[in-house]
Amino acid sequence: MRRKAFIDAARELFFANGYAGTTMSSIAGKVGGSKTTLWTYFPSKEDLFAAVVDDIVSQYGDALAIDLPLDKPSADVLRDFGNILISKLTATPLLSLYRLVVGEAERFPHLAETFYDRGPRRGKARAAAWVAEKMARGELRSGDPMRAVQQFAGLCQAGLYQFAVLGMSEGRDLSRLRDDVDAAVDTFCRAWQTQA
Amino acid sequence: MRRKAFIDAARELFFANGYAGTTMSSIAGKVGGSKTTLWTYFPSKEDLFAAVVDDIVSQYGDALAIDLPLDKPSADVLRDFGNILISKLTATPLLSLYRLVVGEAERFPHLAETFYDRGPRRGKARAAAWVAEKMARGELRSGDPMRAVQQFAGLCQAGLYQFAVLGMSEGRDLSRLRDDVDAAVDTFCRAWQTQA
DNA sequence: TCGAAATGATACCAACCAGTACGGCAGCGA
DNA sequence: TCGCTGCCGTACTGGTTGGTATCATTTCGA
Repeated sequence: MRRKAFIDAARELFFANGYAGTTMSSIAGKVGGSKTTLWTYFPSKEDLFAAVVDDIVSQYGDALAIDLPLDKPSADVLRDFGNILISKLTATPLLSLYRLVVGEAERFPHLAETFYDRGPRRGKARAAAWVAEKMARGELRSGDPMRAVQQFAGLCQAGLYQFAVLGMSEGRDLSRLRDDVDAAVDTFCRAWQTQA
Repeated sequence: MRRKAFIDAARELFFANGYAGTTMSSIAGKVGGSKTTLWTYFPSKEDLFAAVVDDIVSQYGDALAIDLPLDKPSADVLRDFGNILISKLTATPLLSLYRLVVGEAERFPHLAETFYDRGPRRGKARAAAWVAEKMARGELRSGDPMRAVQQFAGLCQAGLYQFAVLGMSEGRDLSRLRDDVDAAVDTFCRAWQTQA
């Protein structure tokens, strides 16, 4: 599939050089294809950019579809969920995509929305359903499930992840990222778990 | 001061068009100055970019130096702090700067570091000192003060602020942002405050 | 008033940009 | 063998880029 090859090359170049810093010729050159073919698939640079974001989002959008068992203790499920969350979020494809989308949010607001809709929003909706059930069972204090999920995600991303977003090397220390998650689980449970 | 005028114009254009999307000619044109003069102040585009980031950071770096009174109740201080924090963070200059720095983090890692050093790191250090004192007084459960501060900041930024970063209009609703802060204070106090 | 320093206007450079035009080459079904 | 489709290579356009060179003008202290 020629189209996919162009998207792959464009993804890597957009990640490395940003939108405005990437040239169509370099994309065509990277895949060994010709510019003519590139333009038959994507009528403009913007369309290619949208296709790249779409491709990653549809590829990784379900990556966070971790199953959330209702019968296991909340703390254990949250810890697993948090660890998978931040390990995916600090990995290259999603982190670079996030940087790209944030950096171009002002010029491509539409892409930022589809990014959020098909990524974070879906994941949070799934987690919120789990939280709602845990609330109904009385294991978690009742409240707004979505707010609880956002807070848990915020707690997980409050520490080293911020360094990762800014490209600092400290943000890549996986064991310390796990510490952040442990602390997030601890704080979340103190605030939301009903006393036994 | 001619130099400052160039920096101001460059800031607005970088915010609107990104680094690669902004031309030196447009900057010189915006201030009504000539390219020759521009190059006498900044030997290259990268230097201008660094000067812009430096200017904003030194201008707003102390904007979050809110005083944190030790004698008032923790919840009240945290609420005030949180509200000022997110109101500054969602305002145009700092939000646009954040987007710019994140977007260019891969190509200008040095700028991301100075941004963090002179901005978030200093603010968090001040807040951590306040938390440490509150812990020493027994009002907050003892633990890592820096982690507590990061968690509080994470909680404040866990809700609508994420929308603001992505440029979505929902993220600019100030009253709902205050709700996020209230919820953050509530959760934080449940997890960190010692029982009365 | 004088003269140096700072600034401005403009033309220019080589390189590069997104996007187009056009001709040719390989495969492939009929 | 024919014609079609998909792809490639390259040269081109009109425009822009960061950066330089040249010269005129303004500013301002002495």
